[in-house]
Amino acid sequence: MGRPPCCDKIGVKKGPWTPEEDIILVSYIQEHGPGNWRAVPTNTGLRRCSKSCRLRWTNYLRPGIKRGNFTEQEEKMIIHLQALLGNRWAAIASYLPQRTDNDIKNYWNTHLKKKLKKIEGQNGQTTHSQEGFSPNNSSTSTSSSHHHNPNKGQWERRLQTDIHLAKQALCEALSIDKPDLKPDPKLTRPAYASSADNIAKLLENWAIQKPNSGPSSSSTGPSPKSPQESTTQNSSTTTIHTNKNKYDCYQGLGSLFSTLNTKSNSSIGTASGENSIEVAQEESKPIPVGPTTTTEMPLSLLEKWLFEEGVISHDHHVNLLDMSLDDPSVSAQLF
DNA sequence: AATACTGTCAACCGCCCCTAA
DNA sequence: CTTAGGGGCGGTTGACAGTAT
Repeated sequence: MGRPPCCDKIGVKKGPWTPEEDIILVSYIQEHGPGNWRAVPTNTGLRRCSKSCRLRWTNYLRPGIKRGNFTEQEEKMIIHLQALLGNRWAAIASYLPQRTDNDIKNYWNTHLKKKLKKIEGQNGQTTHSQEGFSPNNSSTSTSSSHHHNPNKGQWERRLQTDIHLAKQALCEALSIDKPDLKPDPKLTRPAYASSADNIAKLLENWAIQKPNSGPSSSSTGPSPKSPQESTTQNSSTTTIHTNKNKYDCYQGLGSLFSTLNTKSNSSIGTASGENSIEVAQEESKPIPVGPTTTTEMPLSLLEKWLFEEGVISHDHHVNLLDMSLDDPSVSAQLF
């Protein structure tokens, strides 16, 4: 028979996460590593569904996440990747380190769609961007969110297609914006980006200021407004550009991280602990983390693989970042 | 100043695939 | 082989913030 039931839906809390809940979740993952989400509510006492915990972690708390302020480069990549992959945000996110699928999806829906429409209107032409376009016309959503496995058959092929297509998109996007283009270390896709300290930033000082702002009881079931209300201290602004109050309340978890770091060997999110996350990842066995982490492999690896597959020649690898689709030889390789 | 409208985004929902039992 | 839960994904919603009237 199957497994025991997931999460009893009775008494499961919904709505915005409180700082307290976040801290509980983060500290639990700190110790046990991500994964086995079903156990998280039970072991932490969080009255949250396991899915909710996973989502909160992967989309918000996970170190290495960059939020807001999409660069032009990122925009272009998203546009191109969306045109090629369709609304498969997880696949797209796997090519944008530091960005979550949810973030990209939101950004697409709120900014890029309009932008493209505008551009289309101006040019009187259709761009390659087609909403909802999916080359494979498939409703599945698993492809690039999984490790590639030579024996996986169907979706392994699809993954290859994805990578091929994404590669094209990348080349195209990169070629558009050469001046900006350096061999950006970000594009080498670290397991977690340097924004591990982003969380620390978000949480910085929260612990200190918390006593002043009575919402500490919010874990007992605040009104939907409470997360914001609880955070209206005039603390320094973070790099996050929206919902500042919301984010302010997290200032200070950096110190929590530090504390936790001394407790366990793994170290998430110490303001300077850029690589520390990887340690945490290695130590925590249930690796499957989130959409953007499970498949994160350095582009160089991807490229290697592609080269082995003969998708792209080594000659072009050298100039990958410089090549343009205007170059007939490159186009020939790609299309 | 008050109200209406619009934009943003965190979180939820429901579906699908994989896999443990 | 069958069943059902876990996890991942894309779509959608609703609350809040900002802007316009």
